Amino acid sequence: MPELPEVEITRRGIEPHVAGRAIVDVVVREPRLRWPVPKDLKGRLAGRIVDRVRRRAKYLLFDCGDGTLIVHLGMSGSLRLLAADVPPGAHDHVDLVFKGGLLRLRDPRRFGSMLWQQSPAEGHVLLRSLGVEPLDEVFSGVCLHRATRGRRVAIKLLLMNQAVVVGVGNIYANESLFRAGILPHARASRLSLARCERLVAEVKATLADALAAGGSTLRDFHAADGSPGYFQQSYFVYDRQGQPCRRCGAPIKMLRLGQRSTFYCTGCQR
DNA sequence: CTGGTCACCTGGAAGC
DNA sequence: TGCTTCCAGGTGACCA
Repeated sequence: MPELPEVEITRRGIEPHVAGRAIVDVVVREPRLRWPVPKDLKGRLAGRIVDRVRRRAKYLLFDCGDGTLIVHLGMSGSLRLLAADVPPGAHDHVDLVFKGGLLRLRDPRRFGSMLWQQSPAEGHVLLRSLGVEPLDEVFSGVCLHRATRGRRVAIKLLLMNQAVVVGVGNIYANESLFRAGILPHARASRLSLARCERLVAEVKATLADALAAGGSTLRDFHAADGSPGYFQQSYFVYDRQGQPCRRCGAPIKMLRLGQRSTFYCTGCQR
């Protein structure tokens, strides 16, 4: 599933094609996503203009007048811009139809969601307790250091905790920790301020690099126009267990943290 | 409050 | 070939 870079690449691909345009129809073929697609979604959206498309954490927010369509892509979701006559495939659950084209949600695993929230969108319960945006300047070494005090969890799990900092998922947590030289299972509470500063810098740099590469394309992710991302070609550790570290040559190790595969180099990370 | 585990769902790859 | 098992980018719910 998409982490912040993939969601942001999706947003950038979609926004110029839908902002300022009217939704003329909504087709829901399968409402059983993570939460049911609201029965009245078509009634809410049809005839409305999409003012803009924003991103908050891994959520896409389609502001439409006095309400917002909230979309989360889960593990396997994607949004694509298509011609109006393209027939839907097996997991194409929802279409937003515009004049001359449509925006189609595909999500094989159905962990994604499509919800409606009256303004302000941030009032939605799913958005209320989100942490800071990683690319925002308020996400600093001091900020992370404060969040780690008294926390005995592995630093990787804290990085992936959306109540602390948003948008960082399994791939980018692994990559950022490698680049910062920090072991993923290090206890958060034991990180010095200097190491928090370094980690924050590497989280920002990793996400920026992934954005510049168009995100990561593993199984399901493609940009809104169908083009793939290339960041997976530059992974230092993710999914590379047993292969030589690109920096020191030692074999990449794997362990499980919070039921997620975790990759690291014992030569480069302490 | 914190931290740990489970569940949701489908498809692809690996193992026998 | 076919069946079984494991794994996958997320995250809310539930437990001690």
